[in-house]
Amino acid sequence: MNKAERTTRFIIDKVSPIFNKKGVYATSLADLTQATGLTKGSIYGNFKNKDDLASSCFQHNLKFLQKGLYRSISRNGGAKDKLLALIDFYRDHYEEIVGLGGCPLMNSAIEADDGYPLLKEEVNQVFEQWRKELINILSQSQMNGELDRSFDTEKFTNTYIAMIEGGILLAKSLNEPSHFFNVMESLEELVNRLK
Amino acid sequence: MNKAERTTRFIIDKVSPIFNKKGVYATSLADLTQATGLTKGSIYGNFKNKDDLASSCFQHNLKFLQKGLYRSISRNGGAKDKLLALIDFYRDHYEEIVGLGGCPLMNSAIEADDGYPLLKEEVNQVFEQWRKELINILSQSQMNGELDRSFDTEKFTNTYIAMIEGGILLAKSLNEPSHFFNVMESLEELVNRLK
DNA sequence: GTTATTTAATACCATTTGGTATATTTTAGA
DNA sequence: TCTAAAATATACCAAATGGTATTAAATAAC
Repeated sequence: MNKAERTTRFIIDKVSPIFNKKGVYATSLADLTQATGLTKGSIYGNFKNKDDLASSCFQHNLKFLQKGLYRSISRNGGAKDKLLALIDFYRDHYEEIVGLGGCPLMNSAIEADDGYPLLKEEVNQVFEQWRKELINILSQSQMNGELDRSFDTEKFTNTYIAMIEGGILLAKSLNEPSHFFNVMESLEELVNRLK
Repeated sequence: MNKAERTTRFIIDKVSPIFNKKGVYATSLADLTQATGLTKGSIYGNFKNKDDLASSCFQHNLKFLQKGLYRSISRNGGAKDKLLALIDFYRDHYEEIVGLGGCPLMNSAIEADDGYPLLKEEVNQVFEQWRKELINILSQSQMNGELDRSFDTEKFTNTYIAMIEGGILLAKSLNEPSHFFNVMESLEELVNRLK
C-alpha cells in the first residue's frame, strides 16, 4: 500500500462518519480539511470532487452492514435461522450504528430522494440487493418445504426491512435504544411465527 | 386576514414542500424567492430568518398527518378500529405524502439528528405526541377488556410507528408504492391479531 | 382623497462555498 | 545519494450564501 492509497483510506475513514451524520451537501470542504488535517489540494488530489468522495464514503459506511447481512444469510440453517441471525446482528451493533450517525442507507435515501440522482442510484441498488437476498432465502425455504408455498416472500421482505429501518429512525431520534429493541422483538416474533 | 397574514401563508404554502423535499439546509434563499416570486426583503419581512420559516413549514407539513391521526383515534370503536383507521388513512394518502416529499417527520428527523438542535426538539415532540396517543388508546383498550393486561402497549406502538415510517422510506426510495402497501398489510394483520 | 403606517423591493455586504492552477515537498526507484 | 515522479500545500478564483439597511410602493384608517 503506497502513500496515495494510504491517504485515500485515511480520508475515507475520517470523512465517512461526517458525511453520514451531516449529509453530503451540508458537509463543507472546510469540514473535511478540519477532520483530516489535510488541505483541499491534498483531498482533491485523491478524489475527483466531493461527489466522488461521497460515493466512496457511502460504500465504506455500508460495508459494515453488508458484512452483517452476508454473514447472517450464509450461516447454516433455514430461512428463519438466517433472518433471526440478521436481527441479532442489528441488535448487537445498534450502538455502533448510532455512533456512526445512523443507517447510511436511510440517511442517504432521504438526502437523495428528491434530487441528487447519483447517490439515489447507489441507494436503490443497495436496497434492491438487500431485498433480493432476503427474497432469495425465503424462496429457497419454500422449495425446501420449510415455508408454505402460498407465503408472500416479497411482502415479508419489505416488512422486515421497514421494521429495521423504522426502528432505527424512531429509537435514534428519541435517543431511546429500547424502542429499537422493542421493534426487533416484534420482528423476531414475526419470523418465529413463519410457516 | 390582512395582507401580511396572507403573504405569510402564501410563503408557507409555496415553501413547505421545498423544505420537505430538499431539506432546510439545502434550500437556498434563491430557491425561496424563485418559488414564491417574492424578494428576500419581502420574505424576511414576514419571517425572522430561515430557521423561523423552516419551523413554520415543518408545522404546516405536519398538520395534514396530525389531522389524520386525530380523525382516526377519535372515531368510535375500540383500539383496533382506531389503529386500522389510521392505517387506512396512510394508505389513502400515500401518493399525497410522496408528492409532498415524504413524511416530514422522517425527513426532519434525519436532517436534524446530528446537529440542528432546534428542529430536533420539534421532531422529538411530535414523535412523543404520536407515541403518547397510541399508547393511550391501547391502554384504555386494556382497561375495557378489549386487550389483555399483559399486552405491551409501548412495544406495539413503537412497532406500529416503525412500520409506517420504514414502509414509506422503502417504497418512496424505490418508487414502488406496493412496497408500502405490503407493509401496511402486514401491520393490519398485526393489529387484527391483537388480543 | 390624503396621510401615516405597514409591506415589499432594491442594493448591498461580508463570508463561505466548491474548485483549480501552481508551487513545494515527499516519496520511491536507480 | 540523486533524481524523476507522485503527493501535498499554497494561493487564488468566481459564484453563491444568508442576511440587512434603505428605499419605494401598497395598504388601511380617517
